[in-house]
Amino acid sequence: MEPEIKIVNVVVSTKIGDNIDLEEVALILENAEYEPEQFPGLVCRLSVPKVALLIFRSGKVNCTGAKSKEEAEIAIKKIIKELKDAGIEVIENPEIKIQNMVATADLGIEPNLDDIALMVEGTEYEPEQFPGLVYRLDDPKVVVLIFGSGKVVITGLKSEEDAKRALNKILETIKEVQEL
Amino acid sequence: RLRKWQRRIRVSDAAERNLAFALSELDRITSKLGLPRHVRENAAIIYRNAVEKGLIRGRSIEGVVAAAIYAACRRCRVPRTLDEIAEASRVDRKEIGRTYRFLARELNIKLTPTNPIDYVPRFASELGLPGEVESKAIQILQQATEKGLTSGRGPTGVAAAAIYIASVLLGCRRTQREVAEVAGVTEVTIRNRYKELTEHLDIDVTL
DNA sequence: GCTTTAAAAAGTAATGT
DNA sequence: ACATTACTTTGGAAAGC
Repeated sequence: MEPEIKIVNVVVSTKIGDNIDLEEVALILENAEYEPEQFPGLVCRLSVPKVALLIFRSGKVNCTGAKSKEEAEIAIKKIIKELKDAGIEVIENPEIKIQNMVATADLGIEPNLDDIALMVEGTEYEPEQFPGLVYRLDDPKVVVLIFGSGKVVITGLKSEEDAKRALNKILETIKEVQEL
Repeated sequence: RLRKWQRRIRVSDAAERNLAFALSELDRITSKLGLPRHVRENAAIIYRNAVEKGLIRGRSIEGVVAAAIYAACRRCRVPRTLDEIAEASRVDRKEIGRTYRFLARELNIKLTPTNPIDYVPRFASELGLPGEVESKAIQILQQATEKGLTSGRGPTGVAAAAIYIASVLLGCRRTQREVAEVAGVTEVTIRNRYKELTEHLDIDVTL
């Protein structure tokens, strides 16, 4: 059995309009925060699905916190409808692009982080600063955080398939390290 | 011609001024931390290498100096924590850590994670503990390392717990508060590591 | 580089009972 | 001595400083 991979966060971007008046949007959407002095984007939190949306004057939108691309799509459709109902010009079916995904998994073994750091290129292990070992893979181009418990976090993902490939690579290199 | 000549003088002037500033900062911080001469010289070499490779661009001189000192301390096995160096310099720990990683990568400085044992002599002497306690603490840490009890934990916390245990075992007890103070960790951390070490290494600490 | 958003891992920290 | 909350690390986009 392969380790179970759980997607815990999906970051997506899209464009829902042009020259959006964020002051106006802030009044339309209830859980909206807009403080241009602090950040140029408007922050909107939804409870279902539980995500946070960043809306910019350019009409570009980021959605974070979703567990899948579909969930992010539902969230974006929701705010599009609300803005449309309020009379704001919006793009109805915008193209949605996955920018990043975060996944967790359990290797099922307790790796020796010191040995991995010593023998594997592209690793950083500074327990004084963080308990996990940072491993940057070239293909797929992702970053894996490996912990002494065997739990791992994979980020920088563009697809679930990459998570599987990354996990298999990690398991392979750890086995090699254990043998040497 | 003359312009080019003048520009060269200006550039070398600036470079000299920067180097002089960097070295004076290096002196100031290393003496503030009470670091031995060989560590200071090692840090100076690291800094010069960084300058030669043009690694200072986009970074503050002080940040690179602080990171060079941090790296030199570890390489010479007389580690200082990022917090200690951040306090002695006027650079925050985040930037020192980031710059250190950058220097390590670009200058091919390969350092293994700080060994908790390297902190023992300094912490023990600051606590006025005898050599026997130091040896006992080191022995505990060696066993702990073999059993993987140091992996992922902060080196200072594990070292502090080992010293605390050793001091109790050899009858020159220091309180958790005293040990926590010199190690720069909280008593909660010492307690957590203490539990782990005594349980997994079958150490009887009866008070 | 920074600012803001979300989420996980494990360790450490600050506060509170 | 506990618990709770919060911060460390990683990735990416957005617009502006």
